[in-house]
Amino acid sequence: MPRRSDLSKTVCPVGRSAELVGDRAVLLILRDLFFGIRRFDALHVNTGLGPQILADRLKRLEQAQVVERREYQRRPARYEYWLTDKGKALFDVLYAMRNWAERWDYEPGETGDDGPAMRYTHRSCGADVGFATVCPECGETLSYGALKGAMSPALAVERETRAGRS
Amino acid sequence: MPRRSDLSKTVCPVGRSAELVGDRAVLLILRDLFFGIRRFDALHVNTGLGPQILADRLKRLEQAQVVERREYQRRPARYEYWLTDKGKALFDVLYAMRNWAERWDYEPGETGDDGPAMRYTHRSCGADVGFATVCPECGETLSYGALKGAMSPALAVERETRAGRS
DNA sequence: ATCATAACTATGATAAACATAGTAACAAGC
DNA sequence: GCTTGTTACTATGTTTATCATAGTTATGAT
Repeated sequence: MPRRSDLSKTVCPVGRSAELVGDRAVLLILRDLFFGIRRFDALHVNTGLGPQILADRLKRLEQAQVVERREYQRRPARYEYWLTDKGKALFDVLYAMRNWAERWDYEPGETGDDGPAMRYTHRSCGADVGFATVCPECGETLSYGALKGAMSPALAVERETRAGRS
Repeated sequence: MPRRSDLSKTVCPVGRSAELVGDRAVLLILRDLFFGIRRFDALHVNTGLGPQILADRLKRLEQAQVVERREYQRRPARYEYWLTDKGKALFDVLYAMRNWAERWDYEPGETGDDGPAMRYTHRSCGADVGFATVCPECGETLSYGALKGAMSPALAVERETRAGRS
């Protein structure tokens, strides 16, 4: 009984990343890792995923060397999930997704028109980068570490609400 | 019996796009649409998806206004699937996925080191853009229409093989 | 001894995916 | 007018995945 074709070793680079990133749960986990969340329960609450898929996907991400499981406490042993450099490089994918949704996927006035749900500024020069991939002020190429994100009020409320009714 | 939470109306832009793009089949279809493939059977062969998921995902993409179903022939009625502007804008996401995989997801020497599986050149100035999002020669912002892709020999063979044993 | 915390694992029901086969609407050749 | 071919799907049954809920393990605090 042949299982579904595995694309993780295909020549096509889109096929390869699709095998990892073509999964709703993985994307939600990555999003929250980029927000700085690192612990199982916090990921559970913020992603809204059940503990089983969450555990499964974290294993998958660890195996792909996108996250690293770090013991932050012994007795009892407790772990955090940290993005590796390979993981941090996936920011560009999430950033492209964010750009696309902000520009194409909201009805006019849907969120009260208080601007984009996430705003990013360039840490080193302070410029609001909009949807750019290169800083409009200083011309530097933008990556995860170079950017500082800020949530709109509506987004902050949505995330608070989820965390609240934990 | 509550179904899985629907993120298509969440405030978070990554959640929204994850609802569409967080799906392996959708990504494979988009990839092939960006290659210029437009017909059901050709998509079936090139994506390797079964006719049922393919039909389902094309409906989903049409509903999201990412693709447009166009009748290209009456008697019998036959249809093609074309990317809309909203669909073409998703190129940035696939391009980021390609960049990530090319840089991080191949073992050294895995594909015979004949360079990246896809090479892109800027149509208007001819420059090889590498993994850039802004043309390294002329500084223009790169989007789907501005780029011309070329497959490596290995990738061309892989795609030929799939199409061959249709 | 009981309660609380963090990180999971187990279980049973529902839903999705996959391979394979079949249908519909024609056109073209014999 | 009967068969073959083409394109675009739909139907069926089995395997696999997901979801909600509950339970487990290890430990420190009360």
